[in-house]
Amino acid sequence: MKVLIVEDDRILSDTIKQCIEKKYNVEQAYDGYEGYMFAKENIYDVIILDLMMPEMNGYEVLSKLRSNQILTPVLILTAKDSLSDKVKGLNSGADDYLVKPFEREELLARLEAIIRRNNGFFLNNTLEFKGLKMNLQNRTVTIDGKEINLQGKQFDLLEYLIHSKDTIITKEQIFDKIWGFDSDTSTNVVEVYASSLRKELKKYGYDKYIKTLRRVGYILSDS
Amino acid sequence: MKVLIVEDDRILSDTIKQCIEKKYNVEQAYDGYEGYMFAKENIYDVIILDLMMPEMNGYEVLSKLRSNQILTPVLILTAKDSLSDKVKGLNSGADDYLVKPFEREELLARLEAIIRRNNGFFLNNTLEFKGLKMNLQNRTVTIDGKEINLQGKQFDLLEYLIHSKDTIITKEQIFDKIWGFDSDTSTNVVEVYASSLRKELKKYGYDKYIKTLRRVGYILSDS
DNA sequence: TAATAACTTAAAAAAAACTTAAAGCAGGCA
DNA sequence: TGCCTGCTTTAAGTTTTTTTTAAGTTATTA
Repeated sequence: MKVLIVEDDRILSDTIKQCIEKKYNVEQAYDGYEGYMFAKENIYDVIILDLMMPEMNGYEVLSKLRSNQILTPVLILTAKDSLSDKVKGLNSGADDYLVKPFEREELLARLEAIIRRNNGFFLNNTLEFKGLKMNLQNRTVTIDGKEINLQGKQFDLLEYLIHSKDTIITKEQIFDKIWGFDSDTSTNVVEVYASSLRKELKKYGYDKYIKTLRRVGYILSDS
Repeated sequence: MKVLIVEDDRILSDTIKQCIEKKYNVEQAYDGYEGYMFAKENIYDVIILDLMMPEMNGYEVLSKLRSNQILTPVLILTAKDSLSDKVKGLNSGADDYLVKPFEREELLARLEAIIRRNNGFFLNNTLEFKGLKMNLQNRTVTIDGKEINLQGKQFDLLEYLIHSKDTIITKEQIFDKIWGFDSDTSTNVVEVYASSLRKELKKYGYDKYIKTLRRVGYILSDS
């Protein structure tokens, strides 16, 4: 297991290294630019990324990685614990968030969680539900091999549903996840997209798996 | 002209890069395994290969490449200048040898010599896609034998597309590859070149193979 | 059945991608 | 040097596609 620490404070970087070097093979980068260059090689299992750095900040590194199709899980590290930073980080594709200062145990726990969660999800990069396959890389969907076309937010919604299949998700959760909690769009869009997604899936008889739980939310389940 | 530097000492690697990046398009790998993977999957004009590396040493990389019919010229780089090492390197199929530390001038001279020497022998310098042939050596393109004219960046773009055919490449990947990730040009140039390349290829009915994946990127595919 | 929640639809707005043409720039040559 | 040539970049306008809004319809439940 290889971990890359991208942190400009060398003392903190070394501290983190000491925390985790028993269990992981650690490499260090000391600014955003260097971090990006290392991470681009795509050989790490997790990247621990500080937000505040000279040259290129954490957000920039992260969004640059994601737009270059490098999907290595990222644990964001920051001194700020304001909600907006959290959202910003998660929106740019981070997997988890840790606020400085933090406990050794918590760091280790989060790392393990990320690795566990991403095993088989991020790495193979596809989601499946009863013969319906979503390729997250190229955002295509097939049902029994036949390609179906879902536009941006339709795709996002289906992804979220499959990702949390058999558990109830509220409209607010969907909204926060796809539109961002600070979006000023009306939550009616969730219904609009639920509707259009069902309409599309109906052609293949898959609309029936998306159930509405009145006053609660939605659930995707195969019963 | 593309050069791959396979060197585990990052500082030295960057120094070499600085020496030659005026004249060559440089990529870096930081261990033998990675170097081998890069060399196997990409097309370089020369590989600069360090002998002493973790994971897989230079000899192993070289002989593995040669036994996989990858005949890219290799310039071996090493701190040792014992004769036996030289012989060993040249026996495993290296084209030249350079002893650390070395002068910038010498490095450049050797690179040029290798490239000159290999001009014409080098088999790995064409790309093909459905009857369209790209000669990377003299940067010409033919479709069913008929020559078509592509200017610099148009050529680069088509090369990258064919080179990654059937896989999606994002606009950012194209931008980073052709313009360099630190270029301050706007990414709209990618669209401009996609447009002009399609326009050129349209004369031969080849524009339809370049598909746009909205919010994702482009893909070259024959379906 | 009244009230509320969810659904559907289509038009308007916004965003993304495409195209074009002019301006910029560098290398070659008189 | 200064002009020409040809490629590259910029920027504005156009087209295409997606997203949002908003109003009307349908379904559910107390």
